[in-house]
Amino acid sequence: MIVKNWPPASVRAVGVERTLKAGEALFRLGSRSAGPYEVVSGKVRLVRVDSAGREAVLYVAMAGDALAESSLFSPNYHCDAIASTHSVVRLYPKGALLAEFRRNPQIAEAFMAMFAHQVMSLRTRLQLRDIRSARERIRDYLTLNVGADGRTVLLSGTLKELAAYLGLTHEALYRTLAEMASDREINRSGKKITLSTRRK
Amino acid sequence: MIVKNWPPASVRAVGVERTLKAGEALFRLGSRSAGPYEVVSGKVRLVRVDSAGREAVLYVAMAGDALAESSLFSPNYHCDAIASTHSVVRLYPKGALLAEFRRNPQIAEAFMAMFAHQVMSLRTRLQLRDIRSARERIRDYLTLNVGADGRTVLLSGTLKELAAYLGLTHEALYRTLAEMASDREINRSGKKITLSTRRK
DNA sequence: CGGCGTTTTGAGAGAGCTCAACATCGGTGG
DNA sequence: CCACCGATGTTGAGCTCTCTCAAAACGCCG
Repeated sequence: MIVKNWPPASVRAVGVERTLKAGEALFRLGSRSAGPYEVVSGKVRLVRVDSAGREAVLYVAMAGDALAESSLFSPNYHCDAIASTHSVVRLYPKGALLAEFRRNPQIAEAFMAMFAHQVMSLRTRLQLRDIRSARERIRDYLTLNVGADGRTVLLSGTLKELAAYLGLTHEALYRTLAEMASDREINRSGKKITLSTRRK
Repeated sequence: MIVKNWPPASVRAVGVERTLKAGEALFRLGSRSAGPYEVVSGKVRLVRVDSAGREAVLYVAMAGDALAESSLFSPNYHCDAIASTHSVVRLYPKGALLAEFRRNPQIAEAFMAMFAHQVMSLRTRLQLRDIRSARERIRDYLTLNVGADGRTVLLSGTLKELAAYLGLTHEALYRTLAEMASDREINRSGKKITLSTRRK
């Protein structure tokens, strides 16, 4: 979801698919790392378990997401990966990837660019979460995502998805959008939101 | 703060320092990108401004943080960078960096590894923010940061810093830690927190 | 037409935020 | 050596805002 076209075509070929039943482990903490994966379908969670048996979630990878990218540079995995539902994953063997990088610096650069973009977008998202007020948070999100005209935002997914992205309940999002509209701060028409140019 | 030893020694040499007064812009949206920066001292914020003049913060870089990493792969900057206080920054010209990558694939790999780790740690942090309850959030943080023995966490900074990292007010953090201690869920002694092995 | 997921609005409760006071600790200078 | 100072750490009380639970309207697809 974060980044599309993850593997360039030239490396996609080396991918190896594997099927997981719900609850099945893809790898465990400490096991030798084969390389990063891509979730083709289903849902895989990365977790760490403490000595009291409590499970803390690091990340939930959905269809299209990459997972364990940094296993490229590490001899073993540093957490457990467990399929939450019946899932299909694709392994990109790290040897093949690294060899490809050395052979073709362009590919390496493209990968680095992808990581750099992910870092930026994650930092931006985190910054958003530091804003307590729902209204401010939504306002900032809109400002950050305006199109070329500087005041129109085109929503890509559903509002529920946006709510999850923003870290709000969907109810809070609906309500706040409604308020902002009735205050003339924004204008809604379908999947398009336009910010009012008049300042507060 | 996120990652130390950012530039490998061999590229640190090419850095160029610059001083900024409070409020001074380092670069503007659309201006030609020279390369990524490191904040040596002070505080620089990356912001985007909408047509109504509202400023939304993408990221706040403190001393030691890198900023505009992805300018390496982009012809121009995609936001404004403004010094919040009197600051010193160091520019790493992108031409020099990219050349170094091609000359020395090891350096390129090290950079990629650093990005990959940042992505992981940011995703983990974001996942933490999805947990509403302060107590659960703290519990997860502790579980994710236990030392080799699987049940002891050594706090690196102040509790206030931890509160900011977790997205809680420091009061909420103090109180919840106190509660957890009185419930015998954790044990505190100075900068060390030990999780109780007994499960809930 | 019938079902399922999204969107929307209502009402209530609780968790964390805010404001405030005080304790504690480390450093600094007289 | 002690008084002072600032920052961190701690606890109290009240309040707001968002979450939670609920129900209904809407839109889409078979």
